[in-house]
Amino acid sequence: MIRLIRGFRDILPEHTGLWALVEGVARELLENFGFSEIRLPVLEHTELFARGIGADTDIVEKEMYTFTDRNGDLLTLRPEATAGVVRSYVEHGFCASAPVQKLYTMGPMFRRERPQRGRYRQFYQINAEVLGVQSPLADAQLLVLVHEFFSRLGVTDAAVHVNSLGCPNCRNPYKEELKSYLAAKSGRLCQNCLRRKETNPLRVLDCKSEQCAEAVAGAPSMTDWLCDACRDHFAAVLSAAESQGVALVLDPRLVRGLDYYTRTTFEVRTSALGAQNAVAGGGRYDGLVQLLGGPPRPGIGFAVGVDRLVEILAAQKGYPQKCPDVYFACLGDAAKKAGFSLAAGLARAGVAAEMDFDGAGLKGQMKRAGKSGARFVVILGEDELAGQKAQVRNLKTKEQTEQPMEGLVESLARRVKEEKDNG
RNA sequence: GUGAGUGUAGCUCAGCUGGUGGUAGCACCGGGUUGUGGCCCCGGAGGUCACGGGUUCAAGUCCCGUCACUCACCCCA
Repeated sequence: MIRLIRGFRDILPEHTGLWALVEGVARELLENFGFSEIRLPVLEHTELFARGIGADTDIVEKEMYTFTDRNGDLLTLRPEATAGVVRSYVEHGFCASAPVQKLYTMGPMFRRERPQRGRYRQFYQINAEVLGVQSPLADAQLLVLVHEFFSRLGVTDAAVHVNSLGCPNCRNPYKEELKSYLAAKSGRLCQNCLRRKETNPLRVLDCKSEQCAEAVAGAPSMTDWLCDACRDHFAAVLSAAESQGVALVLDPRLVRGLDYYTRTTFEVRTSALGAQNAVAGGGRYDGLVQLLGGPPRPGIGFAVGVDRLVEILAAQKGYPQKCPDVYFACLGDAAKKAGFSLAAGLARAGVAAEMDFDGAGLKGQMKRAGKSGARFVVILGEDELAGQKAQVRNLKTKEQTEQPMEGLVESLARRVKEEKDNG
């Protein structure tokens, strides 16, 4: 038997309904907030990610699916979407012709990490990016959008954590301050943090080890080191988002792994997922467009981890069940043909209709009809064909009536609609 | 990449200190009802006990290796 590649998975029909629901809510909301869809390739030149994400991040160092194409090009399956969106923005000249772009995209990303709960090697993200806007209202709009998205889906324990990482002007002095603080505490840091305090001191702030958390409790906070411009920006983001009822958790320990983040950074967390508690994350990346060969243009965006979100929703509410409105149980070849044509007519009329193709007995077909969750069964056999009347049975109420086959599509469509209106 | 735990029917799992694979539950198929579902009753089908080696008279059970899954670390959505 040929099996799945490790870390990859099939999303089976019983689950795709929830995926479609999540994507549908996202799409509608994003469109209403003025975003336009952009569809991008899954494969890009490796250099895009090496430059965009940062050559010495873990993603680029050891987690990318990278291979050499037949002509020698070094290609990579995208580990995240932002770099590709920005590449497209620059490549198509939007920087000059239409610098303000609000874009969204959804699809698979790839990272070669060790799989565990909520983490797969092919995973799905919904991404939204605002390019060319400096205003804190852009940051706030994304927070409002994210908040609305989760509440519309009914995720109960999602909390939006937010922080500002400042700009290079204020972050670099802060980093130095933090480094010297950490140096003084180095005796109490865990192995990882001893290494990290040099390479990526901000990361020490959100180390999960208890001793590090204690050691870092009195550490200087980035928000105290923000320059005037960054401080004003952050304050404006918070007040605009809060004016729309978005509950924010100010979290000076919130740090993001990717090099390109500046200023506003945020993450949606939930307790429902074990160690993988982030279900969405994002932030401002004012240097990225330029880093990828464009003129200086600000940007901000976020990504929702769809795999994780679906898992949370499934745990809270289960997967929605899909059932046909009408199920045809037909006995004999002539009745099969009649049922085939009626089922097709109903499907064309917008009614979910299913028929039993096989020649099982009536009992078997009724059983399958019941199992399918259909509201109505239409029974067609020799007697019905002879009289040109079908038996229509409501599986919930057990009412069964005879209906003329003439006009059956219309009458069934009407009854289905009534049933649905009555709940 | 590191650590720990699991691997028996399509799914969930029994299987004791080694001694013939479970009338186990769910799901599936058929029958009880020549043409009426869910409940009930009866029957059926389904397995290289993850794979490979070793110990033994004898291995699902013990040992080693491989692979996969799970959880966690690392990192991240």
